[in-house]
Amino acid sequence: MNEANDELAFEPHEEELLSRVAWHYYHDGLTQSEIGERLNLSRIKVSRMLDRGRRMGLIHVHINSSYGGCFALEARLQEIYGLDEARVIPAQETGNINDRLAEAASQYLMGRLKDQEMLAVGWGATVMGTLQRLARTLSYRDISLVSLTGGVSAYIEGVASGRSSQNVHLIPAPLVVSQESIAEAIRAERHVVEVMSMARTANYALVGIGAVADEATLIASGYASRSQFEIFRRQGAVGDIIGIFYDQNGVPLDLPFHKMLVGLDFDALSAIPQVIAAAGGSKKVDAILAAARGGRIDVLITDEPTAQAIIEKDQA
Amino acid sequence: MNEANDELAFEPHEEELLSRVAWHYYHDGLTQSEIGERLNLSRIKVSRMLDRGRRMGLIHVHINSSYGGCFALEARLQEIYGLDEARVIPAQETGNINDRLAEAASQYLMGRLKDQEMLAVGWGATVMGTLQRLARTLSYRDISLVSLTGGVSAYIEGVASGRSSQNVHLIPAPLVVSQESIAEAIRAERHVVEVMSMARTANYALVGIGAVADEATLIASGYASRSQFEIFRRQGAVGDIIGIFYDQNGVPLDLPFHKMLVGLDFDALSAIPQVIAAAGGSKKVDAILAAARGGRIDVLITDEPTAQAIIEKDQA
DNA sequence: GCACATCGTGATCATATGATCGACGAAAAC
DNA sequence: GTTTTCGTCGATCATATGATCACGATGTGC
Repeated sequence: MNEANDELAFEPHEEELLSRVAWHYYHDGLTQSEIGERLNLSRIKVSRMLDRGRRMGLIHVHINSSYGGCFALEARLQEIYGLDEARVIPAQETGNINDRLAEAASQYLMGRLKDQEMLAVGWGATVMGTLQRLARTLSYRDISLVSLTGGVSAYIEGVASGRSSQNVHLIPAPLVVSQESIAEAIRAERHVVEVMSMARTANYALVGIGAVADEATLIASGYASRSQFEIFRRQGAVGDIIGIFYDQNGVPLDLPFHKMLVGLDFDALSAIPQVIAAAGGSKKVDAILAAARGGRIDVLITDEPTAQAIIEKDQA
Repeated sequence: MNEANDELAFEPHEEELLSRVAWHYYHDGLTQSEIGERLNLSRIKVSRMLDRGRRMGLIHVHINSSYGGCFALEARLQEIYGLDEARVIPAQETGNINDRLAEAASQYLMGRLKDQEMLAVGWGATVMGTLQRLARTLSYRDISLVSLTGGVSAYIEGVASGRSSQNVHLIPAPLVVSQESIAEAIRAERHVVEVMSMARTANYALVGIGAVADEATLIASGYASRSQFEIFRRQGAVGDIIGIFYDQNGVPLDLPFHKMLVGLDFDALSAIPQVIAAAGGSKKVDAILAAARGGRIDVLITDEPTAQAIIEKDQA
């Protein structure tokens, strides 16, 4: 106070002045002009000092929240895999991870869906949870739903109840049938063809990512067996999206199983403007990593430990 | 004055949005309009969210402490009084000095508190302000709070609201009672004994330093009278920490008042690994000087003119 | 039912901020 | 010695920001 305000003929240490300025600016809420008057500096100089302080890392902004650490991961995921967007939710011991992912996915979609758009949906527990949370938004915004594969009717119908049915278009078939010929026949059905071509026009696709593990929903729901999974794994499968298994680079494998699926293929899926995947958990790390690598998805919604593991694994 | 009526808790996903906005603004350097476009918010709403985030302590600006503050004074204070650390904030005529000290104290503690540690807190306006700013960090890092004395419930409860109460341990009594026998009885209460012994295990103690002046918070809040203060002063008191008055060498006096306190004594306080005091203002120079001389504190957070005055006075 | 307070919202506008540019001076190169 | 180069400075101006206002939705009490 004594000499500090008087002529600063010789600079008191640069850093000291700088942090003094920063303190006044960020903690006291003074404007740059006020600081300038007080310390006999031109306003513009104060501005430059603050800029330098920020660039030099002297001024550090901390976000005091469990979300804070997630954003850095999001940025890296987006950058590494060229995603349109990544969402990472904070680690949390308690609570079902699928519920939390579904919550995040529905939030994301709510912010993104515009009136009268069309959402194509795939298969899986997280997708179901997301749709349940979205139900209101869907009818309110007059969003059409269309299925990417067979086998979704079971859970979509619950969501769609109370809505005018004309906005919900389901492929009236199971996800997988027992023979290639049957699958071909179903795919040739007029109604099936119609729904599938409608799905190609959707604005967004919402899909889950499955791990090649015994806990997979595909096994639990009887669409595949453990021994089949074992074979897939030997062939290099690390995960699946809408029933299609892919290798560690996200390239779809050539499996007989795929011929028995009723649903869109990867080319058709990729043609949808934005493919949104919600998945997490340690079992799914490889599956998500491969899908991201292969460019199978545009938006990834996952959780913090999984995101961390994906990035670490990728760099190894 | 700061009103404590700010909500401390966010709506579930409001915190995410707020954090995201803050991240884009401070880390990515996006403008508020850009953030608005990206997240489908009006520019003005983004502005308000940032404001709210700052007020509620979600966003914290940290000025790298190795340069921060007033170098020379900090170094001298540390050296003269053997402090672990001194923080001196720049002079500022306008603005409430307690708020600015509280800001500095909370910043110091944020950088220091580790997960699951325990913070013991004393009495006073600055302590209260610090706790308000720390509230988010405390719950986020799972910090336990414990009181060093009675009489803190009034303001701690505001801070602790929304947190699981098991992490906050208050001495359920006033700071001072009217008779020694009552104080003894209270100190013997099982619950009081428990809390006090817990306080002894804290990692840090955060205390204010009171001057022996008519403006003292002790007088304002009715715990002591002016005439009592006059008597204390005649006995050589220059200041108090957690209600205990000491002379110009920081040695506690033998006052009847002390026998009526409900709280830890100086020996117990000193046993806590780091005692952090935040205090400033011309009235408190003697009190702070004596506390520093007597080794009552390990960390001092004060303001520039006060630090200057302390050093000058000591050399006289 | 109505009036009323309260809150959240976006529009408007004054102010704060930072990008750009030319001027100046010091140090280095010629 | 001159010239060049570089960096710093402040003036100017476009833009970003936040204060204020007015409106509409919501809830409350009479």
